[in-house]
Amino acid sequence: MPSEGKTDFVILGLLSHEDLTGYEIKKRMDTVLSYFWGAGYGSIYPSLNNLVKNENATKVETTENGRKKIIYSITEKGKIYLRSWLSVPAEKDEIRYETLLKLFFGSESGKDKTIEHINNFEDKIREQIPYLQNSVKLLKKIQNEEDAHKYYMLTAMFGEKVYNAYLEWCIEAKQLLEKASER
Amino acid sequence: MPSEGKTDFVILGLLSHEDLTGYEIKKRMDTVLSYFWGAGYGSIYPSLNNLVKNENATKVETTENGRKKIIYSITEKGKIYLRSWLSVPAEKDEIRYETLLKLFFGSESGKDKTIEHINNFEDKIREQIPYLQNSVKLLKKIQNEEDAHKYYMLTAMFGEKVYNAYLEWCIEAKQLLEKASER
DNA sequence: CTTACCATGTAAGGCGTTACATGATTCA
DNA sequence: TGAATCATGTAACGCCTTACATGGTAAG
Repeated sequence: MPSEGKTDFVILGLLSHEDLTGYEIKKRMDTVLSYFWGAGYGSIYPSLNNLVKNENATKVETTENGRKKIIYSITEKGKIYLRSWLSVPAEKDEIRYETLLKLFFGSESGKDKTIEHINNFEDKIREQIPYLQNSVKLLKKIQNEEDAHKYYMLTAMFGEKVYNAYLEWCIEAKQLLEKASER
Repeated sequence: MPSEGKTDFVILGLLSHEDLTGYEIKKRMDTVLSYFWGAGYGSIYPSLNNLVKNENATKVETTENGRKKIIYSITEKGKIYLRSWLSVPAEKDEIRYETLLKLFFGSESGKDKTIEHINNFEDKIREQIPYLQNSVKLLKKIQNEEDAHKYYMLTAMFGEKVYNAYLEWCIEAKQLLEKASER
């Protein structure tokens, strides 16, 4: 009954594909999940403990060339728990774009500042796109090797498409601002 | 110094355009801001009190045909505070799409369930699109009447473009899933 | 030798969501 | 008369973010 938070499920989802350490989970968050989810160590480690306490995961401490690791695995109970969540419709899809907020109130700060915000946004997006494109390309190739790849690809395709839409918008928005100030 | 939270700034931004009651602010959140921001009464009213306490806004209680209202206005200090935030680059643009999460782990729940999630997502998007298109159309017409309209339009264009990208992805994703299971 | 990366965690505080509570007016 | 909408708020709880704390290894 406890913990309506999604972090538990995200981690359980990752563990359903492979055993991982907390550190590796964080890396997944920052790469493959980054364009639609995120979590820091401050959420991950407590959640991992919670998962073990509730027997949704087990942990094994190992030592790999002098470096100690704690490797987590999903249990049968955890799989059932994960599937029960997966079978329920998503309740909340939300965007919190500070950039858009700052744009919305752009008349208070002026054209130049607004363009600065757009450029900022654009730079971040452009950084991500090559990574997404590579993912899609790679996953397309291997989509039939393992069922899971197909689903990863779906989300990568989402990221690619949306980020490209962002870019198009950046261009149009800047044109519009420049044109309006020409008059 | 207190309250790094963005809610204060969103409200201040809304108040920079027009005087509003808490109830009206909530409506703005649920309509024009809905595709990139959100806040409930539980955030709005406390924030409004905070704003008044810090002299970033003032309140006037009125009675309109027996119904009492509290109308909030931005102060000079509030405008400066707002502009100072507006002039700083956005730190955080984030998406939290539960739908995408459920897709990512789709191999655990199967094709049909995944398509259900996509349809769900698609329905919500389709509902919003006409509203966004109307906004863009209307704002294009009146963009020169007031400076602020131009900026509203920019964000509405963003919403329209992104939502259309979502839709395209929904179609493609479903095709891909169906095709893969045909073999 | 020092920087980057691997690796694990805790604690406090902040913020937001949810549920609860109340009451008037308008429209069908 | 009942539903929808207008209107304002509080309280608790939960979650996440941030900052802090520590230490080993690999590579240049």
